[in-house]
Amino acid sequence: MPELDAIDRKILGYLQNDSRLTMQELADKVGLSVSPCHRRVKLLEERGVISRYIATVDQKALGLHVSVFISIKLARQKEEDLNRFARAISKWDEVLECYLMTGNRDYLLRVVAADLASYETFLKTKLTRLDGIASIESSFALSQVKYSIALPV
Amino acid sequence: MPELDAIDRKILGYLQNDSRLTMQELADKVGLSVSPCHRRVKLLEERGVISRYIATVDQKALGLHVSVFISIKLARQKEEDLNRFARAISKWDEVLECYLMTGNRDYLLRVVAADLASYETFLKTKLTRLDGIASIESSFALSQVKYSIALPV
DNA sequence: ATTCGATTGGTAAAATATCCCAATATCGAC
DNA sequence: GTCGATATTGGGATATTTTACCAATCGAAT
Repeated sequence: MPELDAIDRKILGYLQNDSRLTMQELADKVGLSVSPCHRRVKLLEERGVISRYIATVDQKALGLHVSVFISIKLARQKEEDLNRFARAISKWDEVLECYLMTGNRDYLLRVVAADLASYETFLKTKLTRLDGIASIESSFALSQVKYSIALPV
Repeated sequence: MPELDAIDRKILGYLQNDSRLTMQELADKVGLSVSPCHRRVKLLEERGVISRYIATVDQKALGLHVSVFISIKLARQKEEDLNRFARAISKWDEVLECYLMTGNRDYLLRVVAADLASYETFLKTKLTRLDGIASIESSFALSQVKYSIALPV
């Protein structure tokens, strides 16, 4: 796995903020001509450094006014239990993020919903129906102060 | 603000997962021809429903092995204090997400770093130097079970 | 200096986005 | 139902952009 040089990191920095830049614009920004810039981008894609290209959608425009962080403890923490939980979580579109945590909770989830009623539906029909959950604690977000997908390069 | 119909939502669903689909491919998937599909996409962009197009980068490939959730309480919660905190946070690339929360903490942050040492540097040179912070509590993520940018449509 | 390997830059062809206009569908009023 | 007005669709021409090829350049080791 070859290292990322300064130009690669510049490319990643720009594409993380706007993937619709043309190769010409990107090349200008990083100080290359189109050809080598293009090859570098393709290489970054092939190596999996760039994993995908996506559109980001405004949460409010979709009417998703509720963001919730959920702390979860499992009854048991054997690998099999963790895997079963991970598989279930992964299927649900409402769950945007899930982390296995250190400390006194096992998982931290970020979930979005249209309103409190639909969040309650998510809890009742999905999350609380999972086996092996010892406790669930919801914390609500009043507002999103910052949300970025761009990793520091 | 016109409502999003079923086709709009389909478009958003596909573009949230792969914005490199050609108009032809996208049009086929949603059951339109290229022209109306293209116009709908442009409209979604103009209305701000689609906010941006970005490349997602592999966190491991960048050597960012540490993900931390930080709970923060401020000494005071006047609007001015909140704004000052928000402004500071927004400048720092290490902070990917920040939410104003209900309950007994004020903010929840998600921060990434290369390793524990650089996380410590972030804490010492940035976060703890802010005025008006009453308490900071870090929880570390052992692994990312799910991470999605795609909102449910 | 010279050679080898890797990276670069220009160019041309292919793929794609974008715009215009006619045709079609949708909705409300009668 | 029928008509008319409005919004939406589809096809085709044009402009942009991506992509592949090849010669030129750069860098390092000898």
